[in-house]
Amino acid sequence: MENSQIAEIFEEIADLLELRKDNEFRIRAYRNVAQSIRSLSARIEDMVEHGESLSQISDIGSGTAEKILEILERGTTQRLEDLRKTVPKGLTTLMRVPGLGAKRVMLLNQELDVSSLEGLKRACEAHRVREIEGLGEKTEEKILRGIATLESAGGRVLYTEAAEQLDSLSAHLNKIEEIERWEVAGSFRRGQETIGDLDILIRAKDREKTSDRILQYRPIVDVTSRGKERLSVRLENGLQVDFRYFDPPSFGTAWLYFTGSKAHNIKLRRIAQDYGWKLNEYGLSKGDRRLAGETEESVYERLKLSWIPPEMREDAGEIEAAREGRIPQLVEIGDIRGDFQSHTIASDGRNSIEEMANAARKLGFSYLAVTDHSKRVTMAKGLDDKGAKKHASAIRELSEKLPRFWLLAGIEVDILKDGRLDLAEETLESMDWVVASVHYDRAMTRKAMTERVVRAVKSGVVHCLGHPLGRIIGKRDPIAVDIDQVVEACVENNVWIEINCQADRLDLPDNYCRAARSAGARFVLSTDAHSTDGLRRLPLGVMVARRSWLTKEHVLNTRSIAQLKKALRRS
DNA sequence: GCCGTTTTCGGCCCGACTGTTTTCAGTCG
Repeated sequence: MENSQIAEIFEEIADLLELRKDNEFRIRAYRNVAQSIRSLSARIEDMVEHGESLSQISDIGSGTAEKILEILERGTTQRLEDLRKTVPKGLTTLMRVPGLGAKRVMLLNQELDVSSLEGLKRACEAHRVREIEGLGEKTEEKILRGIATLESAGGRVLYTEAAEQLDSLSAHLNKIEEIERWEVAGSFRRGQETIGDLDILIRAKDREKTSDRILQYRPIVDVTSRGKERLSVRLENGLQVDFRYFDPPSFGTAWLYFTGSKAHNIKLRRIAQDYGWKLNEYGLSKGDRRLAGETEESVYERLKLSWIPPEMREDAGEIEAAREGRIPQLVEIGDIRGDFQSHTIASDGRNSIEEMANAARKLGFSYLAVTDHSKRVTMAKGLDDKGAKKHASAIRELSEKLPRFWLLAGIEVDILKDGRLDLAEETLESMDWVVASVHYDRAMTRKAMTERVVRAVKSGVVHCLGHPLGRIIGKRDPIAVDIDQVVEACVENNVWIEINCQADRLDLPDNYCRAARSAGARFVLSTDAHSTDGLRRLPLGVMVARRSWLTKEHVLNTRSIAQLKKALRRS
């Protein structure tokens, strides 16, 4: 069972308790448990298997630890089952409608006997909601909009989609003279793989005028709220954007506060409290006296912490690291010199070797690995031994003509069902760069899949394990594999682990990368480009790397050609 | 229900906005 599934169970318990008007701190404790499990870098099931104690995880006490064991064994916990019996089915779904919390859901259920999205929609359309005391016409409309949002977007969008929206929005913001400064915060700034909404901080001469000008932005379809401090809108693609106004003295604390994560903020607040101070979005203060607030750095410094890069702010040990001066020098896009997976018209790519090489050089790369598919991947016209060798020759021939640039003759070889590789050992040995990936037969037991991948890693001819989990965000679940064992095999056999930069892959994901890093793993960033455009994706991988606490040393793409040749020398 | 350099009890983040109400509850981040 995956951490996210376990987290959902605790989230549901919290929802049910809230509907029952249970103790608010107990409810919060359950939500903290869910959050804590989600941000964990290790798999809970593996931890239990390895005999590690669960109560060492923050927010998880002995009671919760017991429930987790029960969940792993039975797939559920008695606590949840008992609670479900006391609350009408479907009410937890209603709580996900924006604008509805436990109290209103309960009220709607009691007054109108509503317990499904469909039923709630009908009640709104029949104007029965406005008849309830405390609710009105506007609430009814808001609920209908909320249901529509829930049904269409379902919440989060890929990072790249948010980035596109922000690009276009920033052009609009930059034209507004009243705006003196604006910055993006939230999960976008932390580089999360999916984004729930965009948070934008604004310093402006005239807030009213600025809001008016912002609302001229054409893609805005709905204004959720508008006040002196905040303007919330929804764009036509469903993305919510929150604009918040701040003045210079508090801009730093506001940026910190709205960048989050929530868990990181709470911990900072506790530290401030320990000093007898107060930290909120308006500043760090002692009584009426202001201690810091203009910049993020000033706040961290006052709390005796070094500045923490936004990508690390998840309360995953970064605060302790900052206190001890152990914040790593994270890898940056400027450190990256090349790319380790790309495809051409030889298999399923759209451009020739030459076009890919030229595009890579234009982007400033020093090297590019051309790694077309092997024969098993028939729908991509994968290469057999003969084809692969011929392709390698063509790659090398072109490479020799290119000054100060190396085209690595490579292959993305398929890991077959039994863990053997799809091409002859001799063919693979002749390659400069071999990426091995699972594409087919994904439905296997965890044990069999682990053995399969580990066997490939141990083959002695593989340089890199490609997209290790094989997930597509929001579309395809990861393969069932013991990633700890796979990482261990990679470390022992000097196999690099890929961070695939495709926007909906980002695989290996950051939480697993962080654990793999601790286990001694080394990584490569790969665009997995199937066209010249795809080569532009490396920043996405850098984002994942930074969220995984990786430095230049951990990432092979930071090496020069000479260093790379040395690192790849076959023994 | 969790947590502890205020440690086994007594706290637990808190301010903005909306809608509905006439002083505030509910929701959100």
